[in-house]
Amino acid sequence: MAKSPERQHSPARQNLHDIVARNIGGAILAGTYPPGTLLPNEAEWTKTFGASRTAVREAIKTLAAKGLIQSRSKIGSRVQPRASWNMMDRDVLDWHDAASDKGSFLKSVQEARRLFEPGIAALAAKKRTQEQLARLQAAFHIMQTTKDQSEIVAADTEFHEALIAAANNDLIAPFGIIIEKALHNLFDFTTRRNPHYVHALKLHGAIVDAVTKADPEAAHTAMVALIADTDSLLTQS
Amino acid sequence: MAKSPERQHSPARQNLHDIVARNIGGAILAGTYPPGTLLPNEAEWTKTFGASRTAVREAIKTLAAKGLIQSRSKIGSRVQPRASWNMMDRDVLDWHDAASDKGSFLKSVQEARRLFEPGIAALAAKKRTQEQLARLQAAFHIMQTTKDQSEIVAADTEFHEALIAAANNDLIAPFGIIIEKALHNLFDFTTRRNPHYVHALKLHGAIVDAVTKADPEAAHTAMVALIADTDSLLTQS
DNA sequence: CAAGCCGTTTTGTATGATAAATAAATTGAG
DNA sequence: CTCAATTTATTTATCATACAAAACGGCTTG
Repeated sequence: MAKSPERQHSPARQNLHDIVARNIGGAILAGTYPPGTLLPNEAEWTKTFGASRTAVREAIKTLAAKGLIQSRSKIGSRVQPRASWNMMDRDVLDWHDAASDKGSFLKSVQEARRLFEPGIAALAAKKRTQEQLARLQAAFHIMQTTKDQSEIVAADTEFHEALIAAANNDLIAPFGIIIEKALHNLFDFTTRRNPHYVHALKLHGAIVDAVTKADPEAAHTAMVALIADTDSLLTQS
Repeated sequence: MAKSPERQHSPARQNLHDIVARNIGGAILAGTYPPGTLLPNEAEWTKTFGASRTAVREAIKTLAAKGLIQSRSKIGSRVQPRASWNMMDRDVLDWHDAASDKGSFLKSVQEARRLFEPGIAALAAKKRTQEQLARLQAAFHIMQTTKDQSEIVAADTEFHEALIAAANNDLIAPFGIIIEKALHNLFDFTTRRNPHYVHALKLHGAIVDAVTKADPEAAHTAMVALIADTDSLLTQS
C-alpha cells in the first residue's frame, strides 16, 4: 500500500492568494476584526502583503465563499456574524483551531461528536452497502495490525470517514472534517497511552460488529461508549 | 422590532463572478462534470459566459473555497470527490437542491434533522443563557400570534436558529442552513394545512418549555416529536 | 435648518502581458 | 524496438493598468 493516498488536500498550497486568505482569515478568527467590522480596503491589503490586487481579491473571494465576510459593492468587505461562518470547512476550522485555546476547542469538538456521531453510526448500520462495510472493516484491520502511531491515526480517521460515507447522506459528509480534526488534536493524548489503546480497539470493534449485523441501536450504543472513552482521556489529564 | 434584521444574506448578488460561479457550480452539482473530471480551462469559460478572465477566475476561487473543485497549477481545475463538497454552504445546498429531485432531497434533509436536531435541543436546554432563551421565546410568540404564512415560516426558521445559537457551540452553527432549507422547502406542505399547524404549535411550545426549564431530556423528546410530525406531512402526500 | 446635488472612495470588470509548472510530444541512446 | 531524457506546448498564477458604477459624505442652496 506504500504511502497514504493523496493526503495533501488543501493544507496551505503555496499559492499567494491562499497565503493572503490564510492571513486575513486567521486574523478574523483570532478576533482582530470582530463581526460587523469593515475590513481594510483592497489597496491597503496590497501594501500589507506586497501582493497585487488580483491576488488580494481572489483571497477575499475565498473568504467570502466560506462565509467569513461579505463584500458589498463600493462599501468594502464586512465581517459576517459568527453564525454564518462555515465551520465545517477545513481551512476555517484550522484557523479557528490556531486562534483558540486548545482545551476549549477540543471540548467543543468532542461535544459536537457526541451530538452527531452516534446517530451517524446508527444510520450507517441501517444503510451501508457491502462495499462501504468492507471499507470500514479494512480500516479497522489496519488499526489492529499496524504498530506505527501515525498510521494508526490515519487508519482511525479513515475508520470514521468510512462510517460517515456508509450513512449514505450527502448532507452529513462535511462532518468528517471535524472528526479528522479531533483525532489529529488528540494525537498527543492517544500516542502515549498504549494500554488504553487496546480498549479503544475493542470499542471500535463493537462498532464494526454492529454495522456488520446492521444493528442501528448497537451501533449507536457502541459509538457513545467510544466517544465517552475518548472524553475520559481529556478529563484525566 | 420592525422588520427582520438583514435577511438578505447572499441570495444571488448580481455580481458577474457570482453568476459564473452559480452556473459552473450548478453544472457540477447536476452531474455535468462528475468528480474527477477536468473542467474546461479559463479561456473557454470566458467564451462561454462572455466574461473576462478576472471574473471567471474569481468564480473558480469561490468554487474551490467551497470544496467543489481544486485548481492545480498548470493542470486545470478538477472536480473534487463529493465527500469534500461543502454541503453546509448555502450556495452549494441551493445548487444541490436545484439539481436533485425534490422528494429525495427533502428526505435527506429530514434524515439529517433527525440526526442532529434533538441533540441540539438537548444541548440548548443545558447551556442556553437568559438572552438566548428570550430569543427563542420571542420567535415562538410570533409563531403563535401572526396569521401571515410567510411570516410564520420566517418565525419558524428564527425559532430553530435561536435554538442552535442557544446550544453555544460554534461548530454546529452551520446546521442552521439545512433547517432553513428544510422549512423553506416544506412551505408548500405546511401552508395549506392549517388544522395541522395547531398541533405543530404545541410541539414547538413543548420545546420552549423544556429549554426554559433547562430539561435536556424533555427537549430531546419534544424535538423528536416535532420532526416526526413534519415527516408525517411528507409521507401522507 | 433641511434637502438635493456632486465629487470621492471603493469594489467590479476588462485587457494584456509575463512567469512558472506540468503534461505531452519528441528525440536520442541502448 | 523500447525506454528514458529533453524539449515543447498548454494552462494557471501573478502583475500592472484602466475604466465603470455605486454608495457615502460633504457641500451648496433654498
